[in-house]
Amino acid sequence: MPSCTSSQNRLLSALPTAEFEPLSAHLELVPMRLGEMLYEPGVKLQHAYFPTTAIVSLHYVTGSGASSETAGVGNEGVVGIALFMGGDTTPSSAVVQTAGHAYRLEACLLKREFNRGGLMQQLLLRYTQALITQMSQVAACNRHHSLEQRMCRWLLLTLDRVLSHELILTQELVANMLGVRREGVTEVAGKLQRAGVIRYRRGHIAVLERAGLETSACECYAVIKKEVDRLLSDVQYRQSTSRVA
Amino acid sequence: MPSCTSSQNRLLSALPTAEFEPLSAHLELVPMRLGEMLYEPGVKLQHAYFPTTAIVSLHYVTGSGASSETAGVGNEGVVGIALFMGGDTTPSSAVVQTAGHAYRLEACLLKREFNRGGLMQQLLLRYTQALITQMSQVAACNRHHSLEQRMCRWLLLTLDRVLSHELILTQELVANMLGVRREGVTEVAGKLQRAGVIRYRRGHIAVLERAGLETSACECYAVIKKEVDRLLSDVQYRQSTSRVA
DNA sequence: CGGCCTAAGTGCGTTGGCGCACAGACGTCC
DNA sequence: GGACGTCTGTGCGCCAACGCACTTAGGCCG
Repeated sequence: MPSCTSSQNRLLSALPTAEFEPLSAHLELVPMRLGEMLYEPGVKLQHAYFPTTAIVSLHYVTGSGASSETAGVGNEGVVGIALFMGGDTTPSSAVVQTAGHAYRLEACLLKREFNRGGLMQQLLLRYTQALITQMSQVAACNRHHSLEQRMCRWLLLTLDRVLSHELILTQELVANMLGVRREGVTEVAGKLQRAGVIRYRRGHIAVLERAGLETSACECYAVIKKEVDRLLSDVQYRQSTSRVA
Repeated sequence: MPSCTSSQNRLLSALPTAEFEPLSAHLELVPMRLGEMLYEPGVKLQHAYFPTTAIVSLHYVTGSGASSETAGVGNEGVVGIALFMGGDTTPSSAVVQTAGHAYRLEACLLKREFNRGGLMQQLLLRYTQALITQMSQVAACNRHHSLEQRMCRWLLLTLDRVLSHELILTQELVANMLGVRREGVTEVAGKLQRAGVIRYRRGHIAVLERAGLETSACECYAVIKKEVDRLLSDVQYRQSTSRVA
């Protein structure tokens, strides 16, 4: 059974005690190491993951090995929507992008909970819609916005899922997420650092001036953030009237 | 009440009579004109549309006016998933890309039907997962594949949603869908025509050699198609054991 | 403290796709 | 059948991003 910490999963913490209690015994707080693969294309999912401090990246790897992120999942969501959507698997994979923890729940239990049709079902569906927004936004973004814009968007989204203003990731990792060359990331990072917006050293990126990122990012960041807030807003309301998960 | 025609909506026709009958009185077969906007960003949806012969394009328009398709919907799906997902609206818009017909259903009736939790709910969820696959695939595709590959992918997907081998659309329209210049489309189209794969004249594209498109398309076409088939396969099974909608 | 692995910086030629500006060419409609 | 509007063809110069090859530098670990 999970203990209460300051940083929790928004979906879980939105459940009223009556719905949460029966689940809690089956939630297992597991560590997630950087690079760990939660599921691979075409393989049936065994578990769903509700991140608390970890961030998971959903991405697709092309036949020629190129890859790019289609969406990220932090403590606002859940990894494994294919379980309740009915497909049990997907053509994309899920990889831990920022180490941390997540609550793990067995596949069949998530399905059962979803099919009970309670608040949990609503939450999962609303979150799924937010995820859809993110994916379609990224699709358009990849087509129309510059690397600098996309990278700022990505940093902001990641920052929102983390407590601190420092991200632990190499430029190479960022490049993989955005589906671009590592050199391109180096260039943009250098520019941002010279502008005093970020500072970095070997695998660490500190954000000094969030506003700077926001002006350099494309509209996509705001669209995605706004949509998550809108769709999960009553979630936060309920959180205060129930117990902290 | 809908009449029976040869080309129907796969989701509707998958319903057993017992589930379809109560709905049928509220399904209205409406014509869809090219360019018609079914919904705009941020506006609450009034109806869901189950295309029969029409094709609808979901796309996002950036602040600067650039646009690109994030997914297409033909008779395999439904336009308006935000209704049952709980958001009621989305940041993207839906535009008729190929004229034809669709069954229209009032928003509240779709929601009610979904919440009954019957087969319709399962179908809608499974279709939504297929849509998610399409969007995330397009996101990666936009990042890694050439215009020629993407255009062939798009033509194939469109072709699959149409009875004939002739598509009625201008190169400009194709360019808007792919989010590229019209001239780029002209160039690729010329190349394909010289290779004998397609033939076109002012707003018409005839596919002469489907296999040619398939070899020039990226893997994304196959991934999307396979996933739709997988997720809606038992749909087709049920179709034969029930009545044709 | 020194070595070594890995992250980050740099240069350079190449290229896919963009933006713009026209020149045909088809077909529809009076 | 002629005129006009729309669709298509083509030719630039331009630029972001790519691929590759290599150097510099951090920081961990023995």
